[in-house]
Amino acid sequence: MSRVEHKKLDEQLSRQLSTSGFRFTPQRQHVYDVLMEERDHPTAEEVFIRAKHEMPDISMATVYNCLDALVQCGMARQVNVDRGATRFCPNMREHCHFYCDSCAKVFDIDLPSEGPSGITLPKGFKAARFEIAIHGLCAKCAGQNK
Amino acid sequence: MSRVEHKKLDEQLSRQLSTSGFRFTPQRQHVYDVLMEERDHPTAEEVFIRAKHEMPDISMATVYNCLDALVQCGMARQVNVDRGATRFCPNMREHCHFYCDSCAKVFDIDLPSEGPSGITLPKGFKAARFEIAIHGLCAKCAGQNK
DNA sequence: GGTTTATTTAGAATTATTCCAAATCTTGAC
DNA sequence: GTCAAGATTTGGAATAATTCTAAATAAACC
Repeated sequence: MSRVEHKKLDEQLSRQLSTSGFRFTPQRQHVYDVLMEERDHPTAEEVFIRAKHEMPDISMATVYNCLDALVQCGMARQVNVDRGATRFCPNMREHCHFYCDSCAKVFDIDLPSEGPSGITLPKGFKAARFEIAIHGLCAKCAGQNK
Repeated sequence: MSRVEHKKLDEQLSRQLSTSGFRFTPQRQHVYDVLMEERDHPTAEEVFIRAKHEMPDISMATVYNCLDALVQCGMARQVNVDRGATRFCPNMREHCHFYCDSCAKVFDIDLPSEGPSGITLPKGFKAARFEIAIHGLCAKCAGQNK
């Protein structure tokens, strides 16, 4: 990522955080950077390990706090696909997740722009967002199990 | 549930279990009954508490084992909507879940028969099933927060 | 600069789930 | 029916994931 792009992201992060009543701190910035560096789906533990490289004194509690703040201010998504640890995803484009039941990897899958259609909620229910998770085998695992 | 209906369900359960290579045990039967009694979305812990009423010696490990067997043989679904404990759902009709962000209750929402359309998986990926979770406020909580 | 409030920190506590080894049950072969 | 093999159950220990706590630090505001 270029320096300019990087700065742009930081500004967006700062804006989003303060809009939701959070402060823009070095830790939150760093956790966000770490998430953006590899656009995969790390657990809080994995984020912690990666974050420590550049910021050795950061604590696990802070990582959870930062991730929560990022999720709440709309800069990251929280992904729950199985019984294991919650994963975090910095991809805010409209997309859903493919979970490989064999290797447990999570993949982003683009979604046609409109939400799921034809679903009728009970009266009074207010939907804020939706999550689609597809389970199955990724290309690699599907190939091996043949 | 009438005695006849009950027997029918047991037979179906027995069949499904053995098809997947599992044995039909009193514990599995009871855990299934407990799930069917209140068609809500209990955690393993809640299932354990309910199961103990009629079967006081059942252990937590067995409850996990039974729930896993039920999920694997297609008699229950595993529901992961948030960071909390996994929930279990005996409703095998085509449906998705509404998760109330305020009271944390889970509701079943009927789904139009066809799966999510217009999603293109990468080459080689094999989808087995999909889960849709809608987040928002249930009628009760939406009313209060007004 | 001082006050207020949010954030960070380390570690303890809690919650959720899995693992283990011994006892028990099921099943199928004889 | 009896026996061996394998699956299941059990209680408890172990692990993993997350939250809580209280003190120290940092940011925002006047």
